[in-house]
Amino acid sequence: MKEIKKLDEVDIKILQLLRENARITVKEMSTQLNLSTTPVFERIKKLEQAGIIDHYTAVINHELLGQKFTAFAHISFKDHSKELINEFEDRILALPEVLECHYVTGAADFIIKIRLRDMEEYKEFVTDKLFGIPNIARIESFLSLDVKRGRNKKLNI
Amino acid sequence: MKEIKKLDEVDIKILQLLRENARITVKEMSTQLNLSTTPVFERIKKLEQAGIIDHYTAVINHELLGQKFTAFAHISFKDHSKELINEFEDRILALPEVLECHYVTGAADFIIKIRLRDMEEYKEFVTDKLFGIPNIARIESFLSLDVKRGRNKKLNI
DNA sequence: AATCGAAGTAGAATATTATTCTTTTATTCA
DNA sequence: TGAATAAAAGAATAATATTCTACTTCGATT
Repeated sequence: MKEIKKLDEVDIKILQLLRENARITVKEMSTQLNLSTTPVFERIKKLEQAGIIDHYTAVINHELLGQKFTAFAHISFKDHSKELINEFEDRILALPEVLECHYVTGAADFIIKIRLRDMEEYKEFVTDKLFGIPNIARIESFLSLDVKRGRNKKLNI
Repeated sequence: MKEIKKLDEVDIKILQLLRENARITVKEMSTQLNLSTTPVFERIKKLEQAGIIDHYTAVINHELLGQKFTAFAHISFKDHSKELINEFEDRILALPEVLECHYVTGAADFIIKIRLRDMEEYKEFVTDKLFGIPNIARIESFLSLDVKRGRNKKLNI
C-alpha cells in the first residue's frame, strides 16, 4: 500500500467504469476517457496499490440459485464483556449464511445480514445456530421482501 | 438469458474463483481446474448468459476515501398505500447516500443502508432528506461502528 | 454389445489486449 | 524564465482471449 494522493476526475471516472464492469478493457476505458492506454493502465495500478480498489469480484445472482431470502437479525446481549462479544463475532462469521456482521449503536448490539433459501432455513438458523450461541438475550428479525440498490452511477466521494 | 442447468463442481469452482478475483485470467483458472482454456471460457460465457454471473465489479475502499460511516435506518410509515410506498422508494433510491433499500416484515416498513462521511452528514441526511419525504412516521437509526464480512470462501449454494 | 448423438474437451491458429519502453508534451515551482 | 517533475503519446513486445476443428467420453437405444 502506497500513500494516497487526491483523486482527480479521471481517477473517479476510472473507478466508476470499473465499478460498472470490472472486466472492461483498458483500451475501452482509454477510448471513453480520450486518453491512450498507458495513463489509464498506470492509474489503475496506482489505485490498486493504494488500496482504493480493494479487489474485483463477480456478483452472483443468488436468487437464480435458489437463495431468495435475505434477512436482518438484531441481536442484543445479556452481558457486554469484550470476551463474549469477540466470541460472538467469531462464531457468527464462521456461519456460511452470514454476509455481514455490524456492531452498532442503538436499540441492538449487532445487526447481522444473512442469506438463505427459505423460511424453513431461517427458522432453523435462528433456533439452532443463533440461540446456540451463549449470551444472546434477544433476537429481532426483519425479513427482506424486496431489495433495491441505490441507482447512482456516480461515485459518491 | 438462457435457461439454467444444474451447476456441477467445475461451475461452482469457477464462480468461487471469479468471486475472489473477477480479473483472474481464463488461463490461470484453467490451470487451477486442470482443464484447457476452452471449456473454462465456454462455461464462463454460459454462466454470464444464464444470468448466474450478474456482473463484475470493483470493490472500492470507501474508508480510504473518507467515508467511514455506515448506518441503517428503519423507517415506518403513517399510511401504507401503494402509491406512497412507490414514491418513497423512488425518492430514496435517488439519494446518493443510499446503498440498499429493503422492504421488510417486522417492526418497520423499510430498512435502508446508507454510507456517509461523518455524524454531521448523517444528521443532515435524516433531518433534511429523510424527513423531507412525506408520510414517514418514525425513523430509528443504527450506526455501524464496525463491520465484518462473513469469511466463507466457499459459495453457499 | 454396437451404434448414435450430445456434451465436453484438447490443441492449434488468430485476434485482441495488456504491459513495457522510449520519446514527447504539460505542469509546477523556485 | 527555466529547470525539474509528472503525465501522456506512440510504438514494440508479451500475454491473453477467442475461435475453430477434431478427438474423447458417456449414456441411451436398439
